[in-house]
Amino acid sequence: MSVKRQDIHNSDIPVLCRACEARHKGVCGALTAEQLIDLNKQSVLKRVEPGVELLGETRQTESYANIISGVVKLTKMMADGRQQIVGLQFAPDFLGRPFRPDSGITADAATEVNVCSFPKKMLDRMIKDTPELEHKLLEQSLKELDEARDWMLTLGRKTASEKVASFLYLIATHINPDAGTVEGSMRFDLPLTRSDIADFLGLTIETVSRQLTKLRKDEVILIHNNRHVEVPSLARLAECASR
Amino acid sequence: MSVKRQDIHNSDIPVLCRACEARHKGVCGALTAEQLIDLNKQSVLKRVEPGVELLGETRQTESYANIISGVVKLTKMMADGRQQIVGLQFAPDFLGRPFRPDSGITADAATEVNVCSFPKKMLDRMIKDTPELEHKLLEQSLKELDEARDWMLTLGRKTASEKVASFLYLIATHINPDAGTVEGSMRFDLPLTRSDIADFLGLTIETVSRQLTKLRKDEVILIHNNRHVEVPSLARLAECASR
DNA sequence: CGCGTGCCTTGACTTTGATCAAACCGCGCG
DNA sequence: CGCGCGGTTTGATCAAAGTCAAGGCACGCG
Repeated sequence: MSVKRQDIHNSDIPVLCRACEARHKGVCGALTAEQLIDLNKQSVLKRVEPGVELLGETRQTESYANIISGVVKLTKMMADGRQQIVGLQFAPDFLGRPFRPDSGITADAATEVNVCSFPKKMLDRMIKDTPELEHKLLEQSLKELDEARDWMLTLGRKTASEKVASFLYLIATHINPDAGTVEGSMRFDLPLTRSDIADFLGLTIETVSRQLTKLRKDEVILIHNNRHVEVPSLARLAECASR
Repeated sequence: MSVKRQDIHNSDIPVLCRACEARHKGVCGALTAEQLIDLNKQSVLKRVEPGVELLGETRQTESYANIISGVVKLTKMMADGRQQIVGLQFAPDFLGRPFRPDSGITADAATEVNVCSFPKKMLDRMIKDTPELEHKLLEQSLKELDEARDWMLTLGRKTASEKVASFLYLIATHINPDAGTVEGSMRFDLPLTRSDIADFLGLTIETVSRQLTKLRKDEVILIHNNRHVEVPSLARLAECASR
């Protein structure tokens, strides 16, 4: 089974696209074994360094991708440089915009990211004779729509400290599907810089920093090394996120 | 062809659900003639007064609806009463959430609204043997997703006056698909109260009011009777919306 | 080792928009 | 007609977040 490798910084992780299907419940889950094999032949595994653009203005809109690991940020930008992160995507999310060529959004790697990418045309063709695929895509978009609207409430109506707590809560509940389910303490690495967090929350880096230290002083979180976060009580954090 | 009538304030507009299909390009456009007839039999036409809840906490989540006329606001609310409008819907938008029972959103009529409503189960069944329907739903969700993300940029990164201008621009471009295409002046009635506008923009009514009078003084808009808006130059308004 | 660089924090001050309070305006009604 | 009412405007003051500026800290490199 042939799998091309086009790793951006010449890594060589031996993963088939089938892996996306096997390990996650991504969009490819709807495909038959045969279709998967076809898709695999066209698939390219990429390792992407933080900050590199995956989709959008400059890079190919000619392909879709499944996120295998890492965090991807979807960004919108105004002419004068102001920007807003309009969504975060985690494995096993699907990356790309069906039907429309582009929607003014760029997708960049926030952390190191591994994606399995394949030609847009190929999946578009498969959609036609596999309705189940379209169903998966619909579920994915509805999920993203729910998340976007949740975040609109955060952006429009929460205070700076509620925003920061909401962000931490979002990361805590998305990055480690299993590790944190215990009612006790949970840990994770921040996938975003302060500047990214500010762009996600509609704040400045200074405000983000101040609110983080406030949460630290209130013992809602602990931060080591500027990246590693410990949350003694997720419930406590959730409280801070909405009052 | 039987059509039940269940008009909330006993109006009696004689419209079939087919009308939704004939007059608009809504989700029903994907159905065959036979399916449409079946759907018509189950359809109910409703006229809804401003402020009445169409979907959400208290009313039936057991039905979907197509908007025939009017403006519907999608609202999210926090425990302490703060609320945010996370989307506006116009004819011929589809109203309802496939697959998931509910997502913490309520849909209320902003203006007087006419909808054609039908049982959730019925459409869910039709989805199974009409992939084209699912395709329409996917397109609708992607459109809503694009709009939600556009609005996130507005909420997170624009100033109060840019927000108000963005709102007026959005209404101007959505409410009158034809009337305003001339490069000259265009008019419309505000479908939202100041309080709604504030909830849509993440502001207070006072700030909305002040920014509206500012836009009036700058001759970007004219307002008569507190509702009727005149925009001499849409391009000028668009400028105000992003700087 | 010392230095430069990038990222983060902290402090002093300013600005934007929120809050509080009063007045206004159109409208329906006794 | 006067009155009350909801929605809106306007003004005075306040607070939250932004801006500007300095300093800290970790890390890599000569």
